[in-house]
Amino acid sequence: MKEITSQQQRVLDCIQIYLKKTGFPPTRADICKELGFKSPNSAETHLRALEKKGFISIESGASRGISVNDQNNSFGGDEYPVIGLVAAGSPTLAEENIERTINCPKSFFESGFDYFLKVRGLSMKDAGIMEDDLIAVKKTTDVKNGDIVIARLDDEVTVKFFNRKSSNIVELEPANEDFENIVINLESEQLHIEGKSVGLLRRS
Amino acid sequence: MKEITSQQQRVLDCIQIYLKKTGFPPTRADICKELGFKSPNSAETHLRALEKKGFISIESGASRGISVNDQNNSFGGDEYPVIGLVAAGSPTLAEENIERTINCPKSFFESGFDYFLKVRGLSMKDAGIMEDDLIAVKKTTDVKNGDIVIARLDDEVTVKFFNRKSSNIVELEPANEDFENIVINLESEQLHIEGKSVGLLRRS
DNA sequence: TATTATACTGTACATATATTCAGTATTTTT
DNA sequence: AAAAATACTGAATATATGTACAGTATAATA
Repeated sequence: MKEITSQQQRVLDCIQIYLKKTGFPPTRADICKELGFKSPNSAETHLRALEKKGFISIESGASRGISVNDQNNSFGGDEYPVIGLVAAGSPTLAEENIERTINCPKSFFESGFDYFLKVRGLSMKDAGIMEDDLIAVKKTTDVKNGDIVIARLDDEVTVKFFNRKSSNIVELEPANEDFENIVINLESEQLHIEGKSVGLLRRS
Repeated sequence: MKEITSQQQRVLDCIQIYLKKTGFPPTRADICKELGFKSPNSAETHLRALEKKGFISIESGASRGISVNDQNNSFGGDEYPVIGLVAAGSPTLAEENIERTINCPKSFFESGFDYFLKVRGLSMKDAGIMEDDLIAVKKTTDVKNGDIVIARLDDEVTVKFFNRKSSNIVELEPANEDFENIVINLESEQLHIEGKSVGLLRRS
């Protein structure tokens, strides 16, 4: 993504504000009116520059055929799947069972995320994660000690604090006195990190 | 809002899907193409019916000038304020200090909500409410026993479980052993219910 | 029973709109 | 120093698009 000029930023802002106000994109003339340009070609050239730099897309020939590209679009959202999790049992992420989807802005959780995981059980209650909460999960294997990770051990999916003790030993720590740490020797057992928690959503 | 017919629902769905896919509303011809109509007037009459029933708005003369009215728009969002709360101290909702805003779909929390409240302290930790969590607050005085309420006592704002003991006695109960119940005699003390929690958002 | 709403096809047309071409001027990059 | 990008005005035009008019038919309502 190339650098945006201040005038191009004004045009981009104008498009987003117009979209939010009316529900549909502006015409070249609308942009001129908003920003004080006297020729529709002023808007046109700015639009083409914004398109070239990747900030917007323009559908050729279509009136008002402007769309703001996702990464620049603080408005608008996407459908994210909600995946169920049973604390101890068969369902794994492999047989991803999408209960439903939730419409949510892309940038809702800081580093982006891939899906919601519905929590079963209270093993993380002292971390403020309760039954039926939805954890925003980012798919990654890049996890640090202290991260809340979604891990798969055999066919069981679990949410725990991640703690690497040594190159071969990983501990998965619950946030509840009633549960025990899970110690995994990577030489003898398989541990698959599905991702990590980047947020939480509760609807009561 | 009058009843919608199945064909009109198809047209409304078509508009929303088109909007999501392209970022701008469809033309009459686009709707015809999607739904198999052979005359643009088929789309036109459906649009006018949807407008009359309040599901959409149409900007006269403007191409693609269709906007889906908010209450029917599961997509799109709004800016909601985030208000800071100090567990014990001066800031009240009266001097509403908006830290920032969050863009979030209107229907994100079931019964609708008015603002986010940033939590200070751990008095509700056993209810899964941690420091810096954002509580989705719906402004209402209609609260039941067991609801998590945002209450104002003198100049202090607090988040607690609501429990009406008798017509004059209300208890505000924390979810943390280290905190004590707050017993309020409505005859001698003033209790103002700002609203209740309808959800929670955590970004980590 | 008459009227209104729904649900279409098909044609026509004024205008809303994208887009091209011709200029001018300043700034930035090569 | 030349070329390219930025930042405009102004006019012209093909076409994309809303919208009105003329029909046909069925179901719901008064």
